[in-house]
Amino acid sequence: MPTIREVADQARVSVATVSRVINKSGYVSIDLQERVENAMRSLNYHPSALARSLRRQETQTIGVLVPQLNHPFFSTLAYAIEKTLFDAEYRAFMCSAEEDPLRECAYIDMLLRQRVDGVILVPTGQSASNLGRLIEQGVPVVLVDRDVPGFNVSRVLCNNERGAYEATRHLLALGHRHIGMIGGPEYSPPMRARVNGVRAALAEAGIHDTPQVLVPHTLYHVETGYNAAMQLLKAEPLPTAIFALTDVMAMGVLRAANELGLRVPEQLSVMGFDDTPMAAYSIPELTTVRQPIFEMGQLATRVLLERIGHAELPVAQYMLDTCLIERASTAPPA
Amino acid sequence: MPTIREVADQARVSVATVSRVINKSGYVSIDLQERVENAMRSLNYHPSALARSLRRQETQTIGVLVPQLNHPFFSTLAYAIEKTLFDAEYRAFMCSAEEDPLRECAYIDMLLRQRVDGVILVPTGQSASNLGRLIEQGVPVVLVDRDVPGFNVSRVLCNNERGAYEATRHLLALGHRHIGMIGGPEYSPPMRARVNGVRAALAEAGIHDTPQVLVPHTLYHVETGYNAAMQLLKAEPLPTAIFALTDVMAMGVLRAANELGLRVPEQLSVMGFDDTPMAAYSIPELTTVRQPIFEMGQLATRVLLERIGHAELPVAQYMLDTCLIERASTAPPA
DNA sequence: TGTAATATAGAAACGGTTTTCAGGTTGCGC
DNA sequence: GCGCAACCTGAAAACCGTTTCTATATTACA
Repeated sequence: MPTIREVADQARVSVATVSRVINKSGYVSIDLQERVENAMRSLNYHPSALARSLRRQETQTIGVLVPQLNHPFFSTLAYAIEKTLFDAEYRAFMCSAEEDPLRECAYIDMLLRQRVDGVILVPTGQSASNLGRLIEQGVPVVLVDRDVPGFNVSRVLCNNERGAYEATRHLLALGHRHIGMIGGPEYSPPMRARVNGVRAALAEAGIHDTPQVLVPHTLYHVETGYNAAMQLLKAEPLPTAIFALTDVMAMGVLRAANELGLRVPEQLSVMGFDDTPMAAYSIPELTTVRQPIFEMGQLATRVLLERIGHAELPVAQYMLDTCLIERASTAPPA
Repeated sequence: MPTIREVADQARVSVATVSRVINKSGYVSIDLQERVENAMRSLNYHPSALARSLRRQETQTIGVLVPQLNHPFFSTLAYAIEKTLFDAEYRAFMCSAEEDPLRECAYIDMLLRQRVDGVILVPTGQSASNLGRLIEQGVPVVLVDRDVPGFNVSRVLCNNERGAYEATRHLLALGHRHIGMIGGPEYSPPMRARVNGVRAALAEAGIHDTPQVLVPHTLYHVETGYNAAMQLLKAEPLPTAIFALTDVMAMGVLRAANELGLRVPEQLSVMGFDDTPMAAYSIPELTTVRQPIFEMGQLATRVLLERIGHAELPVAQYMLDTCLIERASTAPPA
């Protein structure tokens, strides 16, 4: 690959002039500019981002760490982040931690070696030490979706507790009293918040013994929701509604109901959480709690880019609202 | 961030010795090694990948260009690629071209500037010139899913024509004679191959006037399949089966049938293509043509990594087989 | 004529790593 | 105890694109 020196030789100018042309800095006459541009074209020259980054001490590169890349929620988040970064002329190292803290740790080491200008992190499990290492090194970080308490760091989160609370109130308002819940892993703060929201709403209604299944992880398996629903739909008394705390799991609930011959929503109401793209097209269409996934990714990216080069700015913390989306999978109990 | 020089000073050795410890190259005595390792730990040292890459003229970095990141097919592909790269200690610049050749072009320039060691490309539209620029620069490339003819380049493709042919034969064997087809954009070679496969099977059965809709792009919109199905299900005679050439579109067909009160598969058979994770959990479960998505990503990554540093090796070309997955969305016509 | 703005080149410095070379020290066989 | 090989270490140069500093030179205009 040609270097700036070869371009300079070909255009019969100094490297300083080529640099000025590339960066549109300083004074360059029209004809030298053209000669340089012609030389760059004819040599097929592409300035080395490596050398530039080394000299400038910034890479225009961001690390994006999500728990799982082929997941309807996180792939949409990653998509939003990548799109926003591209528009700002930043690049993304995309990392799929697979809900594995050790893997997350290896990724963070990698990102530090790559000298990324910042990190967008959806933490996995015990991430406090991983997050601590980033902050210690002075790398700007934004937490998205999942919080890690105790750090002075930017955050873009959703009000999961309130979303789950209101969704449960919706089921209660429809007349449901036997509401099954399928929750997620303990290590996920949004999951804990949702569980709390559900319990708070039920407790207000005087209901304290909810049938529930808490699955150990949220890796993309519709099966998880299916199995949990099968368990709930065997118990007595049969729940008249099931609140699955992710859409992916709700899909499994729909399947389970279908197999057991339970009509949704006539015999069983099903509620999801997230409003992933598929939720609007399930059969029946899923009533769910919408998280503004794309906006979360976009906002997190903007928050991060604002902080890069402005470490003196205070951290930005956002708690976005969810929104109940009533579709066809919920109805009053029979 | 600390430099190798600071580590050397702290450990009272030369930078060369620190480098030898980091890279486990050459001779280093036990006690110097320990001194260096302690210094690295206490300084929280992370070797600069920038400086290393600049010197070594290799970055251990791959560009991954897919048409759309938040798509069940491509996000699974990206996931498989990222996972395989991580295991080989490579990193991924993830790029979502959004089916836009201009954007793809901008990404390729970026990847050239970043001096990626190779590119995994799912081309978008008129990609011949973009692909040509990569090859001209001597960057190893693997094409995945979509072919661009006329280049001496590695490929990991699926036998789309045969897959579609066999799926259509399956519908014919069930007794269907009025089979609607929902195809994809002209620019996508797999789509053209699938359309050809369907037509070949129908022609063999003496059927030449298939009702069909060819949508202009495959950006992730279940809606596309929904609208196309609505169009097909208004025509006379009503098709007894619809073959949607992607699962995402097939989901839209299921929705449309549901809204029109058509029972699947009793009154309408629906067939998809891809076997994305959701296909096994739709209602009813979708009969589809399985592409080994994960294996494609894995294989493409391995093929690329083998070629990096071994430009003398011949290109590797794979044509993987599809597999018909019979589930519950197809049956003999009423 | 003087001053300011414009225009260009040469050379040095920067950043972290790796390699080369050159000079050391052991250890072992004979 | 000599020679040779293996082991160990450091100094210095090289890698590459950008920036910056200095040094000229030209043009424009007051």
